[in-house]
Amino acid sequence: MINKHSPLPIYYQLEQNIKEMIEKGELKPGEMIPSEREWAETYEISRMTVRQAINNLVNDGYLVRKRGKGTFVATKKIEQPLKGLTSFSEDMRARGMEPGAKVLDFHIIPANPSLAEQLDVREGADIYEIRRIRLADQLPMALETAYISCSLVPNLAAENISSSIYDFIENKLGLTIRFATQVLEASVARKMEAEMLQIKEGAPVLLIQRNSYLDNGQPLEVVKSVYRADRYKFMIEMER
Amino acid sequence: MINKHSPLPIYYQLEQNIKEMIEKGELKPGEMIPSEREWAETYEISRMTVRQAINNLVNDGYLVRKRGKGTFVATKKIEQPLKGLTSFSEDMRARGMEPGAKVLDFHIIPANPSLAEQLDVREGADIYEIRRIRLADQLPMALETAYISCSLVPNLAAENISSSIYDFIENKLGLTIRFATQVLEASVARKMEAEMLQIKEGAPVLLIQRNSYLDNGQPLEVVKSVYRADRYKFMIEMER
DNA sequence: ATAATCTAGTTGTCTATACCACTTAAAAAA
DNA sequence: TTTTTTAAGTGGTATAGACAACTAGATTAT
Repeated sequence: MINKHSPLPIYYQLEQNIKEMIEKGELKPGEMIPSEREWAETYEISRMTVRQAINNLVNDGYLVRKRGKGTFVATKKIEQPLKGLTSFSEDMRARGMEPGAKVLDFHIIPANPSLAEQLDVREGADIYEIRRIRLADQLPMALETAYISCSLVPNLAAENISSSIYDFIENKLGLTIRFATQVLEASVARKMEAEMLQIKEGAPVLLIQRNSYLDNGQPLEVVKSVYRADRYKFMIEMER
Repeated sequence: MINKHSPLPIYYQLEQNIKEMIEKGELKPGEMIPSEREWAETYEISRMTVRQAINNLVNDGYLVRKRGKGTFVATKKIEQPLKGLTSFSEDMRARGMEPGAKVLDFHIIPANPSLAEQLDVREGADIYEIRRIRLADQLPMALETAYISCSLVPNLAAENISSSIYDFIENKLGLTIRFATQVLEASVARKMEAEMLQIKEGAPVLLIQRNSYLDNGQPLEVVKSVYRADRYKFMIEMER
C-alpha cells in the first residue's frame, strides 16, 4: 500500500489510500477509521506523517475528528459550502455532478428599462438573451435566462454558450469576473417551469437572481434562474 | 504578541496575528511574509508550529506558498460579503424594519446524534431548544428553532432570548462569533408552519439552516428557520 | 560577455518524542 | 449494586532535528 521508495510523499499515498477506501465503500459514513497510532504502527511511519494525511482529508470534508473518540468518515458527502462566486458548472462539479446545458433560445433583444439599468447600457440597446436548461448528471436542475450586453461581448455565438459562459468570458475573452450580488427567494413552479424541470406544477423552487460584475466594476450579466428545490440547496459560508 | 502562557494554542495566536496584519493592510496582497524560520526564531517557537499556523491561512486562502521562494499574501481579495453574517435582528433593522420575537418554547432536551455532532457535544448531552416566531414590524416573518449547548452557555434564561441571541452571546457573555455556514432551500409551508406564519398551507417558504461558530472554532448554535417567501428574500454579495 | 556551477535561502517531507485534554471502559471503593 | 476512581485509548499541541527539492543570486569557468 505505502511504498517508501516511491517519489510520491508518504502522507499523500496514505491520503489517497484512505480516500479510496471511503469512495469504494470499504469505510462507511459515520464509521470510525483506525487511530493515528494504528496507521503509524501498521505502515511503520511517523504519527505526524499520518496526521498530515488525515488533516488533508478532514479539510476536504472526507473525515471528521473527535478528540478523545477517534476519526470518523464524514456523514455528509463533500458538500462544502461555496466560499466564493462560482459558475453553475463549477458548482455542480463541486457537488460531484457532471454539468451540462441545453440551449432553448439564443437571440438579441432590445434592453428594457430594468435590464438597461442593471447592465448599464442605453435603453433599447442590443443585449443577448440566452435561455437554457441547466443539467446535472444529464437531468434538469435549473431553468436559466441570462442577459449580456452585445457591446461588451460582441459576436457571441451559439457554440460559446453550450457550456459555461463564465469559462468563455474568463478563458477566451480574458475578462475578470470580480463579484456578484445574488437574491434568493422561494417560490413554486408554474406550469411552463414545471414541464421544463420535470417536476409537478406547484412544487417548490428556488429563484436566484444574480448580477455579476467585472473587475473594473462594469456589469457583466444578469441571470435569472429557477432551481428545483428537490435537487438543489444553496450553501454558503459567511464571516461575522 | 505570542503569549506562551495563554490557553490559546500558539499556532492559533500566530495565525490570528498574521491574519490581522493582512486585514489591517500591514501585509499587502502579493507581498512576501517572513519565512517560517524567521517567525520561529522571532517568537522562539518550533518551525512546525509556525507551519501549522501558515497551513491554516493557506487553506483559508489568505496566503500562498511558493517552494524555494517564500510565502505570499494571496492576491485574490478575501471574500468579504458586504453584509456579512448578521443576526435576524440586524437583518431586519438593515431592511428598515423593527425586529421582534415571540417565544413559543424554551426547554432543555438531550442532544440527538445529529445535533450532538453539529454542536460537538456528547450524544444525550443537555442542549437548549428555543422555538420562536420572529417578527418584523409586529408581523410574523419566520419560525425559528435554535439549539445551543448548555455547557457552552450555562444558565441561559427566558429573558435572554426574548430578543437577539447573538446580542446576548456577544455583549453579555463576551464570546466572539466568527462565521456560519448556511444552507438555503425552497419548500412549501406545512399546516403548523402556515398557521404560525399566517400564510396558506402550501405557500412557498425559504428554509435556512445555519450553523454558527465561535472564533475558537467551537460550534455555537444550530438554527433552523422557516421564512415566509412573500416577505423575505435572501440577499448576498459574493466575490469571485 | 556568457554559461555553468556553487551557495544561501526558501518551502516540503519526515522522524522521534513528550505532554495535554478529552472519552470511555474497567477496576476499585462505598 | 451503584458510584467513584483509575487506566487505557483517542486526538491535540509542541519540540528539535534532519534531509530533499526548489529558487535566485553570486561566483567561477569558458
